[in-house]
Amino acid sequence: MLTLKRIYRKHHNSIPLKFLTPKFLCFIFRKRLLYNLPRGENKLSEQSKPEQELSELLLHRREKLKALKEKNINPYPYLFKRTHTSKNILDDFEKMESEGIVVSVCGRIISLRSHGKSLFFHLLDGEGKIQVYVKSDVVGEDRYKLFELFDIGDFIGAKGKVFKTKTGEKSIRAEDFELLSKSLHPLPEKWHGLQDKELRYRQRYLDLISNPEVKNTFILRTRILSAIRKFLDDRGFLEVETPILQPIYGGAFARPFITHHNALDMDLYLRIADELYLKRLIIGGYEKVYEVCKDFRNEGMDKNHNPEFSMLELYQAYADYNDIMELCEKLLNFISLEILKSSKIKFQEEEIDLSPPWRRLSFWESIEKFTGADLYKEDEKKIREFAQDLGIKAEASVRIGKVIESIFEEKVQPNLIQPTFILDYPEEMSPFAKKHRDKEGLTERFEGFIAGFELMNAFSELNDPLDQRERFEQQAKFKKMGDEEALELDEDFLKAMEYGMPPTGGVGIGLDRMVMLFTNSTSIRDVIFFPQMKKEV
RNA sequence: GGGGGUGUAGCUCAGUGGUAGAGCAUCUGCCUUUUAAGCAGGUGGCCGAUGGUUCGAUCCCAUCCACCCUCACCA
Repeated sequence: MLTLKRIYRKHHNSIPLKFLTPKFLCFIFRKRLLYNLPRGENKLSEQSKPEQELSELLLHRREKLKALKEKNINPYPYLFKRTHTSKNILDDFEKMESEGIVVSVCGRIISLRSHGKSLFFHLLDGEGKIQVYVKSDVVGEDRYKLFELFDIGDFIGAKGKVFKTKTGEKSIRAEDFELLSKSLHPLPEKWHGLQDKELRYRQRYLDLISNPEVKNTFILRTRILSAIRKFLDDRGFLEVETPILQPIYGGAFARPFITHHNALDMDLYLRIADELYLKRLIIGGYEKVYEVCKDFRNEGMDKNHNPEFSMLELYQAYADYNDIMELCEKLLNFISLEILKSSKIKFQEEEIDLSPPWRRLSFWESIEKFTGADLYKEDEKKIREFAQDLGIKAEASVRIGKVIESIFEEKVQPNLIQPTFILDYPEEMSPFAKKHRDKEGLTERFEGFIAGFELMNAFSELNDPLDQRERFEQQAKFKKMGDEEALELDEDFLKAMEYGMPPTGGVGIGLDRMVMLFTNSTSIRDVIFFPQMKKEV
């Protein structure tokens, strides 16, 4: 005997009369025939669904909403006078209890346990949660019955004195309460929280409601930003804003997002870095500037890359990369002390000590340290051979700069767990860095590594306009050879530099990665509220 | 782009080539200090989509979609 569903599936275009039982008709009617939908398109968006299409769960809530309105209760009132937050009460409980203070709290109901003539619920507010106890004979039987129309997820305000329950939980004995907003969807289960990563990213608000540690991660993110601003502002840095829409993109190697300005009828790029604009400000006479910025790079995504991400870029006139190094190690240590009250942080299995000074290794030294080979001053052929011995692609078609970079990434970078500055990179890898004052073929550039990933990139900024022009021209060659990420020549920027730029040190710090480090997160998606996702089908 | 994994009730997850399972949530009933409340009884599923194999597919196969992991690419 086939089931009705299967018969339906088999004969959906010609249904034998004998199968048109009431239940079956109802099923068909609800699911498809009503809307004359083809197969596979029975999912109307929820908003366009008439009431009878809603699942039973959602229907119940709408009925309750209707019932509330019929009782002349506004399910969406305008305000609530709160006197205390959950945290206030938990912190000052003893005093409040002995003085018999009446408190008003508000928040979202996240659990509800009813026992006939009394009930308990937990209220989640911005700072935590607090339990409320409601007794029929205290609030009145009619008022008490309103709870039949309330659900987990609703916002509610409650007023009463604090007390401790038998099991010792600090609670509020409600004298009165008020619905503040009716929720029409059930919340995720309270015990396991919301686990489905896709739902957590797409509906981050649910993630924040059901997973408190996620909420905390983002609070830390904000506090990290505050600490950065405090640190830099106290040192006389000026926070500035520069264009996100740029006619020429530059300052880093990456493919850009392209957009179009209608009135000017011109294509614009979303910035891949702020560098060139901040340098214009240094040229303009500001001596210490920084920007906390969103940059956009049209490239692959993985747990370390989101197409839009946050950077801190700062520039200081009359400073070189040594000064910037000191500034950076102090900054990270300061942040750690501010938000974690310690210079030591736990990241995965590692304990990382951020106290300055950090280890400093020159680029070639680091390669020697971890491969045993001193390649500085070696010729290109020898380096390619060495790379190939390590199993790294190093044919003639691969630029030597990339080969060297690969050796570093493969053999050195994973070992840089404790904070380390790698300095003095080969010139070809660094078109915005000044040539090294002593070492031939190298630049005054450093990158900061922690826990095996790159956190910052800094230079004694190139301020020789003729040298800068040559570097741009070299990049143009790479571009011709097919390097899509090579730099575009920026005539306007060169002109600015020709007016004269003071000696300057600058750095870019990846903020998302920094937040990952401080919050022990392994994916960038866990530190960005709304990470980029594919469109839902 | 390659490889691997996942997709089943609102949520968290089992499971099977032959009528679809649990816990929580929800609904009904009982219960005035519970706390992952309990007890009893219900409701709720095109088993991600499309096609194939089969008497019969949620399960096997193919393709597609989304997500996760990994490699490659990528400052």
